[in-house]
Amino acid sequence: MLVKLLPVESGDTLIYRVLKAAPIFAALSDAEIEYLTARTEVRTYSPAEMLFSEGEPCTGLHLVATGRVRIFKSSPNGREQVLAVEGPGASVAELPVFDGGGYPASVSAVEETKVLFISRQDFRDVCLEHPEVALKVLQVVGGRLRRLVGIIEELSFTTVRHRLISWLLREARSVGRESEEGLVLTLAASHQEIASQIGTVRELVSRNMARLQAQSLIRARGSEITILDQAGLEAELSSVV
Amino acid sequence: MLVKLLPVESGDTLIYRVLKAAPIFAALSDAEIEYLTARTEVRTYSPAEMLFSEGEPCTGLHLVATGRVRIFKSSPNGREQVLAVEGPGASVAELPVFDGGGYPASVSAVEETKVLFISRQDFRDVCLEHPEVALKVLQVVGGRLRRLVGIIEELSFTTVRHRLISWLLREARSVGRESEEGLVLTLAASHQEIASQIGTVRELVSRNMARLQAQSLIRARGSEITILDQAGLEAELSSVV
DNA sequence: TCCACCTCGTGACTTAAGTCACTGCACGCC
DNA sequence: GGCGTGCAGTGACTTAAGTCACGAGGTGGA
Repeated sequence: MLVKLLPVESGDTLIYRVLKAAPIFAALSDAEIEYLTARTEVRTYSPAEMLFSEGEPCTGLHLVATGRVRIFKSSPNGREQVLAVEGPGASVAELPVFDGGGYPASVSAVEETKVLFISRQDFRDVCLEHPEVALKVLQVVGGRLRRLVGIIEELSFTTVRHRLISWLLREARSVGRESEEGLVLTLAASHQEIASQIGTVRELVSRNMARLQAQSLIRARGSEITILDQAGLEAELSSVV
Repeated sequence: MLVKLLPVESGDTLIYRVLKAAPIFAALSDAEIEYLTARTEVRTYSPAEMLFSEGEPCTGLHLVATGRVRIFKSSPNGREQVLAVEGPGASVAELPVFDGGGYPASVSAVEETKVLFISRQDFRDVCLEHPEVALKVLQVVGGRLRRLVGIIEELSFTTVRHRLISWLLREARSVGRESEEGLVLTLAASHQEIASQIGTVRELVSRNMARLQAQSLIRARGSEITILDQAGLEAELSSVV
């Protein structure tokens, strides 16, 4: 991890631009952003490098500037369950800043990633002075909580096949491109990573992928996946059983 | 559901006492509590009655005064997954108040329960005027988030047996009483309810309970459960399969 | 008192999930 | 070119989870 302590100029640095654009700080004036800029640290991580591990004491707020990070829990026998993948503008670990406990999960960089770090005290001060920031944090946390509830729902009510389909559709909608055969998706994640995200193991992802292909619902050519029958897949998600 | 609109006197009503004692409003002065008291509604629910259902628009904050409520998701095929059971002093649905969305889960009363209801606008106003309240909400929400992450962890890494053991120990620690044979616990929940809390079905709770008894780890006499070998149970929780 | 209703226990079975082991392939590197 | 390494596919198997069906107690009304 690389730490850059002070920005050379504060007018147009990466820090300033990211803070300014972060939804969480929308309520702050330019002067206040400048103030925060001076007290923010940039950290650079290489792919798979850990930002922090579950249980460590929480020292401050992390804000993704560029790249992506994954938030996950890991089990003693080596399995991982991904809770979220966050990209630029997203804040990570807003909550432990307030409740004083350690980090509830671990976070690592997916790719080359730059993260802004604001100390716990600075962030709390900002929230106390600007209640709108606190409300915004609550809003962000609301979304996070909803996603966690969604994961619980999927884990306790659905099958691996169901979760894989729902993962594929979500992914296709967010990064897929149209073609005359259907949405085309280039997988950035390995089967292992998909497995961690949907709460299962590599082999089952592989098998279910093969089965979806055998049923002509998708076509997989290496890391290129074409959603051949989006309606059919969606139907399966909503059907009971 | 029974709604009582205005308290007769505000000096020592149930409402005032509950608001005053609620951790979430610890930062408010007496005058402010009085103010809120006048704008709070008491709602009374009978066992199993719904406070609201998942997806409904969120109209305000609920604060449990007496009794208990359960927060849960339900699946199309009738299964339920309990996310939390909250007793007096706890707030419910703090978050949707802020992010504008509908309720992420349903809530019903476990037993005869009185709930204070504060409108969305009133609560937001209080948070804006008293940032400490917002920080307190963040702290409460932090705890909630941790518990959700815990559920996800259990669901994706552990077996039904493991979850049942962990449920029993948690329950025993919170409401169990000592005896020379070990902690004794009187079950308030049916097997069906336990199943919903640990994410499985009635039959598996029944079977696993029987198996724990056969192994002399617990003894069940009707709704009386004795933890015979606490150490043994705990060991199983931490052992890697 | 008897019936309706709910909860529990359990046997027998089906199926989803996970494990193990091995193969083949592609890519990058010396 | 050859080799190591990581990822993907798959067969064979084990085991946990869930389903279905049924019978036994218990409780509380009518």
